[in-house]
Amino acid sequence: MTAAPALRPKALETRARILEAALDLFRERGYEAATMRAIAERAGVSLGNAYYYFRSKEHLIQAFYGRTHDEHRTIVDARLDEHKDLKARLRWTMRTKLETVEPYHRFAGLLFRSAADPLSPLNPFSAESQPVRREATALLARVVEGARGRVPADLRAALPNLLWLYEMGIILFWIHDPSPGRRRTRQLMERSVDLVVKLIGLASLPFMGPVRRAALRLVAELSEAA
Amino acid sequence: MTAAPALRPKALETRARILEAALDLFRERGYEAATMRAIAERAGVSLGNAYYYFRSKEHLIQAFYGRTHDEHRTIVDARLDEHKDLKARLRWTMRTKLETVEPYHRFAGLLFRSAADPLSPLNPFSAESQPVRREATALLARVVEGARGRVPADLRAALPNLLWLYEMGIILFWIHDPSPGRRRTRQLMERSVDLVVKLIGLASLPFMGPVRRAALRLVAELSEAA
DNA sequence: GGCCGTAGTTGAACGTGTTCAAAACTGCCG
DNA sequence: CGGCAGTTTTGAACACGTTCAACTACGGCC
Repeated sequence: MTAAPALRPKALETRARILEAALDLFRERGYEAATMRAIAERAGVSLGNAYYYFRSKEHLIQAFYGRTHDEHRTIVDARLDEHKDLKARLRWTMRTKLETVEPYHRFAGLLFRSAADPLSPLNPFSAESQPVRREATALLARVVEGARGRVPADLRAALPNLLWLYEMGIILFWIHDPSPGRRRTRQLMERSVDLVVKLIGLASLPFMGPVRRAALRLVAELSEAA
Repeated sequence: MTAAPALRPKALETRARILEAALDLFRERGYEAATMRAIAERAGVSLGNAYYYFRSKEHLIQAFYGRTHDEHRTIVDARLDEHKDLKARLRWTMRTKLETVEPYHRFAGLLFRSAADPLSPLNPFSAESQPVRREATALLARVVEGARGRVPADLRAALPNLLWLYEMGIILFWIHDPSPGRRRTRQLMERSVDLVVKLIGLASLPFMGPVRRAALRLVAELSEAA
């Protein structure tokens, strides 16, 4: 992922030290203030060395994506099956997601600054993001699979990707949210989970077939293009 | 808009020269290659002087937003009322939008790089973007107003904002679209306009009242927060 | 006309992300 | 042990966006 052709143990440790220093500084000072020079210094390493392990500052952040996702997955899986219907499962997933990323809110705004840049590795649709994206949709697939209630097969198949987009949307709001403790985001999340589940119910009605298929075809094209 | 307390004629001309040079360079070389130094040089002006008129490179781009919007509005208005139903009006609007921005595709990717950055003036939700955003939704309001067919009042009122979000989505896709002449975007646009109008029809059905209101309330909160 | 304050303009300087040629280190083969 | 090919590390250098103290040119007032 980071062009790593079998690093020696010592190199691995250096790499880890740099990543750790970066995450610390991101958390403490935000994205801009965490300069590559500061990161290198805290890691006890030269500037150029940081670039030996991470092609750019943004690649360093790619590692952050992976880190928080892993953390999230662990927490979700631990108690996912205590929740039976889709609404409860989705709510549990989204709630823990917000808790997982919360410590990084200060720097997340600038972290995600490149989210819309097609050339940036940070773009959620970019090749570099693919592994994390795959895992995230896999998690959402599990959320859907285990839920009771019947959903048409075509919609069910597309749901992980759709829910991932929904998750991205919530995160986008979270980034912008200036309210204390991100109260508004949590509120928005609770209500929108409700609505999303309601819409899934609606789209599952028999006479919705044609519109649903048209919508799904469009979505399929979209994700194929990315 | 650009903190301009009554510029003298000569100053106005300098400002215009800088903006013109910037737009030229953006078109010719893309965003990154159009350095502030190059812009200043082409405008026959010192580097510092460019910053006297535009607080930052991104503010320079804000002017681009305004420029293309004005152009778009003129084209749309010229023939908007030849189209009677909502689908035709919306399609006409979106089609001309894509044509208007097409010359800038090369640099648009990096132009919109900060679209997701809450602190950037380029963020469509930012205070700096408000004037353009207002005008854009006003245009979409005209698109909706003049259309025949009945749409519930609550939905009708929210439609300009919703359609603006839809437009942003299409633009986002356009930015990423590597297909020749942005063929895929045009295709996506045609189909999604269809779907959007269908969905508006669906949401207008009597028994959709509760869900529609829940959805609109959510959207209202969203835009209030921004 | 001469002066003064403001509008307009300059370019050197700063800190940033990033690159690169060269140095230092490491493990291995003779 | 001696050298050699890799891997790892270094820090100077580059171009960029941005800032700022200093300079110049203009327009109104006495």
